[in-house]
Amino acid sequence: MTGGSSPAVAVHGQQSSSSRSSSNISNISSSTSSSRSIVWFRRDLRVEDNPALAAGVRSGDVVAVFIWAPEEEGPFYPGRVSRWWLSQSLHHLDSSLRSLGTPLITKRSFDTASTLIDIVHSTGASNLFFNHLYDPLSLVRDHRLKESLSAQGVTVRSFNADLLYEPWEVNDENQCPFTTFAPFWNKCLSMPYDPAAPLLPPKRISSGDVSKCPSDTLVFEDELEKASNALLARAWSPGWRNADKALMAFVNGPLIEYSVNRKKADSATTSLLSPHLHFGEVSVRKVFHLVRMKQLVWSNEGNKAGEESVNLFLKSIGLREYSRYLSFNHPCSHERPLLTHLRFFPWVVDENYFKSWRQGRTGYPLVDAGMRELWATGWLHDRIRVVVSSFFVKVLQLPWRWGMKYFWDTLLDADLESDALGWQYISGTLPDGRDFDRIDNPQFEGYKFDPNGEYVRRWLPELARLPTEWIHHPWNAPESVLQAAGIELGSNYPLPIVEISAAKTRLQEALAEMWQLEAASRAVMENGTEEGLGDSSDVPPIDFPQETDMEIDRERELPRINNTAVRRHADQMVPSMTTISSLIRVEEEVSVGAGNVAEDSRPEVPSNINFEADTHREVAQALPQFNPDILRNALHSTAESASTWTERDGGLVPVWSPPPTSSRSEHYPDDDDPGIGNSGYLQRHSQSHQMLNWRQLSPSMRRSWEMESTVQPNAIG
DNA sequence: CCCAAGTTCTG
DNA sequence: AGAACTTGG
Repeated sequence: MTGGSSPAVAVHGQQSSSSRSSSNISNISSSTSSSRSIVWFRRDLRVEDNPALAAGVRSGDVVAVFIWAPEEEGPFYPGRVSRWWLSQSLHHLDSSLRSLGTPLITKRSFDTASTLIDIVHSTGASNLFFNHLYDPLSLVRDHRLKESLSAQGVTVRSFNADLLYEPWEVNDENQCPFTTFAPFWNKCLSMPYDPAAPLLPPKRISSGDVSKCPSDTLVFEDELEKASNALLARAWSPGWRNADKALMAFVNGPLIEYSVNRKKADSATTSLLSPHLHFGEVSVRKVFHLVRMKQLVWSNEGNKAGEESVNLFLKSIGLREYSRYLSFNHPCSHERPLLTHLRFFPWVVDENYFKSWRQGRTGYPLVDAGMRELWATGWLHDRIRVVVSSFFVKVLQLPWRWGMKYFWDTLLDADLESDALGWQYISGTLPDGRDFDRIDNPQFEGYKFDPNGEYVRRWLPELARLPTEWIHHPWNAPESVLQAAGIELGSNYPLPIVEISAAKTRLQEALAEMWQLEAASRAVMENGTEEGLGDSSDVPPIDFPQETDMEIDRERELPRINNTAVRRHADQMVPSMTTISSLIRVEEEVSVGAGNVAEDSRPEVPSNINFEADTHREVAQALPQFNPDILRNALHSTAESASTWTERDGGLVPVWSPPPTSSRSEHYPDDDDPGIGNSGYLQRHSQSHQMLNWRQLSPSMRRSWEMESTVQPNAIG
């Protein structure tokens, strides 16, 4: 790869006109008129407004490819429902592509890069086109891929298909990335140029020669999962045409009422577009332009509510944009609090709490109803997501990454960037997140979002006969009322596992402890003692910032790559975090209790609901293995009951192991067993996906990390 | 016109 | 929880 064409070009202070051309295809017309291109589909499963596909069609013959290499996702192996969606969507895409002239070639792989190279060779292609992704893994993988394929003489181009604006296009007046949402979104809405107009689907695709490049049959579900998945098809229709229908239905229907309806937990007044958007079945730019046109119309009609509805809906699109923006600028945001002092928060490490939450047996009806709905359907209204996750973090004080992982495994629209943003927001680990010491009371939220208790009754049949007056706080109901409703608290419906008032006290204590640890760590930092402090030395010391300072990611300290070069086409920009942060993960939390999950993860799904009880297998596969012994060893409080374990998360050693073949694994994840399912990936990427404890690092490594993570750029904020 | 109480919103 | 905003006396 020659110096001049580095694909990773930092563009800062560099402008709109060139950025703009990057997101449409006008700059590609100079490509030779009949070369053969691989169009690599990922989470852009559509033929409409797909810049990579359009580029391929323009430059000649097209080989359309999808590669299934889930092991590369490490702990974020897609959950069952998410895999179901993907399989449906791929079928849909394949038939669309076929009708245009070429099939979708599907490949099973354990190494995307080498599979792509094989495909290039077997098809004689000279170009590779794909659309950008912004999760940490893809940023690094795609960057490397670009380098290695370019070195082999393949022309690699990548495009923006997922965002209104690329992350590097949206900066504040000092050309620095925003650190809060509101100004970010205002800027997006007032950019000097509009998001690119959507491209039409190609009329016809000239197929490359795929005779030497047969498809693999991809398996996304096993027999047991099939039964559960069959029910999903009743409620959802994956695929880009269906996505388009859903969009139209929403825009011409519920959108206008969005601002008034959004409060109700129950109503189907949301767009239901998120899974479609996650897989790129519909283009956000199309959504944006369409919705904006509606707004113009309503605005002219003086329909204030309609106008406001569009603003609110667009804001949720904006949050999705922001999640990518955040992930791009802070590639660790899916696993580390962005507000550094929160790393010292003493999370409650209690698997029983976690289990009660998963099963919808916390004793708070709104929370429990939400968790049962999530399990049964893979779906939750955004409001309820906030309720259950806020309960998780603030009342149970479990580490948010556990909750995020569970969402990842169970949500139909599981999306790493969006979910990381959501959990960080709820956890108060963002500069503009909720106040950390704010505890929402599920009882009051219940009457707010579900005033008549219908939602609760639907998902908690055991409470169905309880009058509305008590539906959100059965623990206060008179015995006679409970009896009449057939409820025996503590037996067929639990008492609250944690009282709100107790949670408040505990939260205050935990916060005090957090500040103490933080201060101690700072002191250690200052006098250079390394080992004095036990656990708190596990967390990178920080130069204590103002409340709103974000974590300083490594890329800010490292020299920018090639600041001066002009970015060509739409080269994928890669934050320069690849070296250190992917080598080392300072882990705050242990992995979720998969052994536990595997054994007994199934909440009792209400029997009047038409969803079959699920099997635990997919959860077991999706979750990283966590051996409780490791946890116990790491904690000193063995004598106490599980529910009183609290320990700074940094003191625990998180280790991910390959998915088990059996549902139960006694196997210590950090020994050298290469394991089964994940072995390919873990072996090849041992540095980037081995989870290391801070203590395990060599002192010199540690020092360099500490130095880097404490440098304060003044540019932020 | 003011004040208090109530309501809504917060990414 | 707290600010900002609305409502009604």
